[in-house]
Amino acid sequence: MSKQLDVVDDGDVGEGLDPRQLGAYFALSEAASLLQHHVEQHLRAEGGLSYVQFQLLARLADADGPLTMTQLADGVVYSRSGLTYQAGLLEKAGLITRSPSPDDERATLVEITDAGRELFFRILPGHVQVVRSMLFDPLSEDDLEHLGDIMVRVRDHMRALPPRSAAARKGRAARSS
Amino acid sequence: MSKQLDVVDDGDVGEGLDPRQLGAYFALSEAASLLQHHVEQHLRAEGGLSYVQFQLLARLADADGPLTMTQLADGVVYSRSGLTYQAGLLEKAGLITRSPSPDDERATLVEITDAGRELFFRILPGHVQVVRSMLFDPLSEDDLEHLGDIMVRVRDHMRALPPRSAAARKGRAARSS
DNA sequence: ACTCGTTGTTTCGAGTTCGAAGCACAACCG
DNA sequence: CGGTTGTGCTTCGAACTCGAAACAACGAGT
Repeated sequence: MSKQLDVVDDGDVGEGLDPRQLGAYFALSEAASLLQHHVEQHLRAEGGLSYVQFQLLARLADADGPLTMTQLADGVVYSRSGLTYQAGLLEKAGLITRSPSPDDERATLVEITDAGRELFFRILPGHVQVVRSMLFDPLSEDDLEHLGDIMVRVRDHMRALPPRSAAARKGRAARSS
Repeated sequence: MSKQLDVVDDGDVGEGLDPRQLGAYFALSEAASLLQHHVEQHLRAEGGLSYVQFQLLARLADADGPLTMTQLADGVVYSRSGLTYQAGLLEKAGLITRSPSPDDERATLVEITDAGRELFFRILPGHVQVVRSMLFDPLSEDDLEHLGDIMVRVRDHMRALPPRSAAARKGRAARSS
């Protein structure tokens, strides 16, 4: 899988990825994809939840109180409308509640129900087991240390870099005050 | 993001993920997700391709001759029907051709066209640039070494573990009708 | 208080994914 | 040979995602 992809031989750009970078990139992509796919299968079979729904429940279970839609969406989904859809499903299933915020009439506060919490903690062990057996099984203590360190740095770098997709709502260029 | 998720206190299983594992898991997930999302945005803007389509072209450009649908799908998409759909789009765009195999009447051979190759190599540098700036920028030589080594091991482990989704077609409930 | 730009959320349409069912050919076995 | 099983691909329907546009409420400036 790397005959000509590793070298950009135009002599002009010279910006190709060297074979080690290529290998790391492909391996990372595929591993993440495999992991996600298997986790998804498991969650669906175990609790009838999609990965996204599970993540949302996790956030809500971990939070002290209710969260707004925007807070909840952050990092899980890349569009607000996607969250609206999923929240609708979760609400219909009785796992969360949505209610208008008293402070801000626009905001919707989302809170996990007892049923939601119960479901979440029921399937959590299995989820953890899947992650452990797929991801951490072949790793040593040292590997784990390195991986965590590296991925945290990469993630923070990525978070910082770009205006997330929700950048500008208008095509307006802001002017300095 | 880790108040009770890191400990499963049932006392029975005792199989929770410790905080470092949790951190590595979350960071990996989010980083992969961010990377994929940005790559996708770039590819769409640059060449009107989805990530999947780009991967398919990459495989075909890297291969010597034509590939069957099954060979092509492997590792890119988790369902055959998904590939049929994308191959249809790519064919309609004139980037690939599909033709029946002479050896096996059932098989469809997929081959990249000159236009497809040209498009691929036109957007490749930009793609590489995105990956470089998002993923490899914050990494040292040492990090790269570790990451590549770790991810390759993890990926191979994951590949080996389970019967991929295309497992058993059987469903021995062969019934009349 | 009024206006105008901003922000939080939802609605809508288009595109993409998967799994199950179906079709046609291949391969194996008596 | 003829039948049964297996394989490669496609069709179909359901579910999910995103982005653009719509809406309503907030808030700053006047």
